[in-house]
Amino acid sequence: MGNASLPVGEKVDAMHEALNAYMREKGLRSTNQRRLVSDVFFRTRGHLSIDDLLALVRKKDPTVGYATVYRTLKLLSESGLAYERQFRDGPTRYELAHPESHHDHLICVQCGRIEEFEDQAIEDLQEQVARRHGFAPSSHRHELYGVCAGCQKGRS
Amino acid sequence: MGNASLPVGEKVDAMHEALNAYMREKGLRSTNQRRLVSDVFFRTRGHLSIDDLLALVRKKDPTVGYATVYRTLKLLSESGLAYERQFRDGPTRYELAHPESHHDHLICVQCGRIEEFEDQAIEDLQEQVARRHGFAPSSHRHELYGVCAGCQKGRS
DNA sequence: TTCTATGCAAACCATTTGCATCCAT
DNA sequence: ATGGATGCAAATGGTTTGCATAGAA
Repeated sequence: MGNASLPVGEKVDAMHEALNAYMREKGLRSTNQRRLVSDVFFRTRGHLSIDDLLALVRKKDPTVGYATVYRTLKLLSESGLAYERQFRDGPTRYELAHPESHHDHLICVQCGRIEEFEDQAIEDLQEQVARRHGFAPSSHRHELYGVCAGCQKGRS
Repeated sequence: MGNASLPVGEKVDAMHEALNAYMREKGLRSTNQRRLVSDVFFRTRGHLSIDDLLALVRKKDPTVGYATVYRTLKLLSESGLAYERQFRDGPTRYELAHPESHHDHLICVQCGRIEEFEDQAIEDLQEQVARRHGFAPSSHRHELYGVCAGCQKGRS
């Protein structure tokens, strides 16, 4: 599975590396804020809103502004290190890119928990649907909403 | 195929009927605006934004306000006669409910064309994915983005 | 008459941008 | 010293709501 077993620290280093390469290529600058915001993002798993990430970042530097987090996440998306996700409600969320494996999401309508799933059979069928309609497919959005196991057991 | 072959006029009448029943039940009032907005909606196929529908309505009565269309579409959704759709960009769109058959969407990223698809195999697989994750599924969103046949041929 | 519906304008809220200043190069 | 980056505040854009008035029951 590629570098799936690299120690976390090395993964984070590799991501900083990739970001630096992208910024160099584009003539962008490496600033304290960009390093901090991206570092916190790289080390946090999950699907974070801008406010989520801003709160984490401000624990280390309370002077960072909302717009900087916003712009840094845009930068991470453009460079391929983050995915932007728009679920049914709430703000845009960002997750670390896993370029090796495409996945979609299950969202709990009660507690907001987000799980990921991968299903090649569905991917293949999608492809067929697109072809049947004469579409050249470029991307898709597939979200399943329901009540997660935990919420069904009563713990909300 | 149920009443799929009913003349259009009868379908529209049936929808007005259903709306009236819903309003009566909820103690809501039948107004000129509601009748006009819902009538135009019932007679127009496609995926309409509030502005789309407002423009059509104002051809018949230029005094109708945006908020009335907004609130009438909410009412139609609540009563089950319309579905609310949030595609990737742009405003919320509304389509006539077809309660007999669930469908999802293909959206052209170039011209915005929206087509519908139905695929029971995908529905079944989704169900299995949810079960595998311990979710009690309630709904989903499945959108395929790509370039439609027309745009591929060069007519944009 | 009573109380909901309408239309307008304003509030909302997440997102995006303009701009003076800061700072990496 | 240059020109991109930051933080603030303001603009944006779709959605939603408060309120005075109109109108259905």
